Amino acid sequence: MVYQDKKQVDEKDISLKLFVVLNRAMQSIKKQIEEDIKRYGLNQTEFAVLELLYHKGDQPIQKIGSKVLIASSSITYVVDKLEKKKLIRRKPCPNDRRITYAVLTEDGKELMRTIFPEHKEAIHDILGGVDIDEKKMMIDQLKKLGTYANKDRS
Amino acid sequence: MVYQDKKQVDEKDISLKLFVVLNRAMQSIKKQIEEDIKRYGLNQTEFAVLELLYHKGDQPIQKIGSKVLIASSSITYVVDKLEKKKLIRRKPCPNDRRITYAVLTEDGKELMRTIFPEHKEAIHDILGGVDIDEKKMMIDQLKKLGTYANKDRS
DNA sequence: AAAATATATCTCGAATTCGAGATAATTATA
DNA sequence: TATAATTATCTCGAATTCGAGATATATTTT
Repeated sequence: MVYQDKKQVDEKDISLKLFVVLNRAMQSIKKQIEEDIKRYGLNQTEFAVLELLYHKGDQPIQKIGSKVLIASSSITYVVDKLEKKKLIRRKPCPNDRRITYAVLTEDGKELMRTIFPEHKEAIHDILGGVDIDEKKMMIDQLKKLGTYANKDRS
Repeated sequence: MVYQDKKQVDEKDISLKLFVVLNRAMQSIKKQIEEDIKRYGLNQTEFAVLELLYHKGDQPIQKIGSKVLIASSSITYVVDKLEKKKLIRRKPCPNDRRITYAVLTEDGKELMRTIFPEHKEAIHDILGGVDIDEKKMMIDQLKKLGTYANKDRS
């Protein structure tokens, strides 16, 4: 192929542009949200773990990894930190001795009851750049993007 | 306020959902792109720096930081790595002795000439989950989101 | 039942990023 | 001009994340 169809080239430029803009937007948003969470003495990963336990109840440590999307070695690290802060504790599974559950302590629950609504409010504020219909549209499109990206394209 | 307007609550849920979906999609996409770049023995930050120099020419090290969105200490680290790989070199600025330019070496240029088109193709493939019109729409919306997120909301 | 395979968690070292602060050079102010 | 403030880069130590591999337990296969 000596030359590429003009339209093809344009489309690739659009894709590249989308990636760049996605990156930028994400970084801005994450930075703001990180800022909010820092007020509670937590980082995003720690918060995500607490949020998971708060909404879904006790979880095997390994499940946490797949939901929060981090490597198993990283979970050990985060769970250690949260345990030191007395926000969660480890509880062995009686049926399967390989498994350890992460469980919110009373302190952890209390903290989440307080900060989760505030956090939700903060996210809503930070994402105020588009209206609700646009958000719904973006959710659909982002789901498609994410699902497709995970597919094997080789 | 004893209760919150139902609509308000829903809207906050949508915002939260958008954030979650955005995170997920981004992580999937980044992972795939990282994978592609790894084939060239680079990571995303290194690639971003090379790309910047390739498209915008020599840059003061500090400018690189603001474009690629990393801290000054991190740039020093990345520039060191790329210099060791002989893909860029440091060049002092004659007018302002505080400034050091990062400059693509011939090897660096050659590499980018080869891999940039491939990389662009890969991104296009990875982002195949939505069509071009949806991409254009997302670009606009993401720009709005990003700009707004950067605003001071305190 | 023994052997092989799979699963859950953890340890370790490496890579990457950050923030605080040091240093040197430049620009603005008194 | 001397002083103060700003700017560009770098150093250092800490935080976070990862992947490879270790260990213990459970499940599947022979």
